Amino acid sequence: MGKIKVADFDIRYTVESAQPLTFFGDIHEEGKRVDYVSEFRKFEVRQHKDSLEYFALPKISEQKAREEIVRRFGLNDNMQKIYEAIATDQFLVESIEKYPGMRITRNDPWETTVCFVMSQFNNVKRIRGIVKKLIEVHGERRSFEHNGREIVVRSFPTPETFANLSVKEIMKCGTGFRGKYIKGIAQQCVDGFDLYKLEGKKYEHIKEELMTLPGIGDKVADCILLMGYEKLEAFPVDTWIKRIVERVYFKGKVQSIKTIHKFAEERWGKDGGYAQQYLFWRGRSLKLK
DNA sequence: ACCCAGGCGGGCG
DNA sequence: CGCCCGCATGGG
Repeated sequence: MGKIKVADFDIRYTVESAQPLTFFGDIHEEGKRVDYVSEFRKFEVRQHKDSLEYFALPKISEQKAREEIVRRFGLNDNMQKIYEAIATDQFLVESIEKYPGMRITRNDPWETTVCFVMSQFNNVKRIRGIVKKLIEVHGERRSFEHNGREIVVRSFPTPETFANLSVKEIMKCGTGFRGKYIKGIAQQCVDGFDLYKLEGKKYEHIKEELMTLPGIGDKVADCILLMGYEKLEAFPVDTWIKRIVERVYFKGKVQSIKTIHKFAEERWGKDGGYAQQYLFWRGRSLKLK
């Protein structure tokens, strides 16, 4: 067990904000605790006001566990600076006031890819159900003992697993038409497309590569860049963001996706990802349509 | 019973 | 290009 002091962090807003941890983590205690599996290890993270308590099973060194938590939850992000940069107007000031401490999480590129391919033309609740079922049915099961109790973990299914399944088999987990995309992407990963080789490359390059994969367009690519490749400048433009930006910054006039990307880049630059996240949740809570 | 959900691919003009 | 349509599925 370890403990970390935190400021400008809210685990609930973070894990409930439709990031990969929302889709495959187990959220407990009204959002104050999240359990998730990474590399066959179960991590349990709980927030008490200004500190974070965490466990890793099977155990790893205190330092390793701490590094995982700090990285995963974006605890090194300087929120005061980021807030200063993205609070360009009243709407964003209110967004930040409403969801203080919401962070961008850092996730595995492959897992992030599957999660956001599942997100297209879908809703959060169902995405969650689908991803959890994929893990439950196709993840590798491992168990170990802790204090005389058996702990079971399941890995996120690998590209190899999906490549060896038929689309029909994948669709049994409720993926719908997205099943063929997962199969296609998995097949390409097995055939040499290396998602991990893209880590550390430039935003534009990664985006171009991701968009060659089936089922990954402009919006999904940006989500993967933001949460799977730590590209905090990524600004995913979905129907909500499009509406919100048009409404708040273009007097309600319809704009192209391209114009919206350009606007976001000029206004928020390298902090676009955080701006997007706050715009999105504020817009949704206001049901801005 | 509808209607919609953090899009994408394909076909058309 | 830009526009429009269909798409699997389950919850409201």
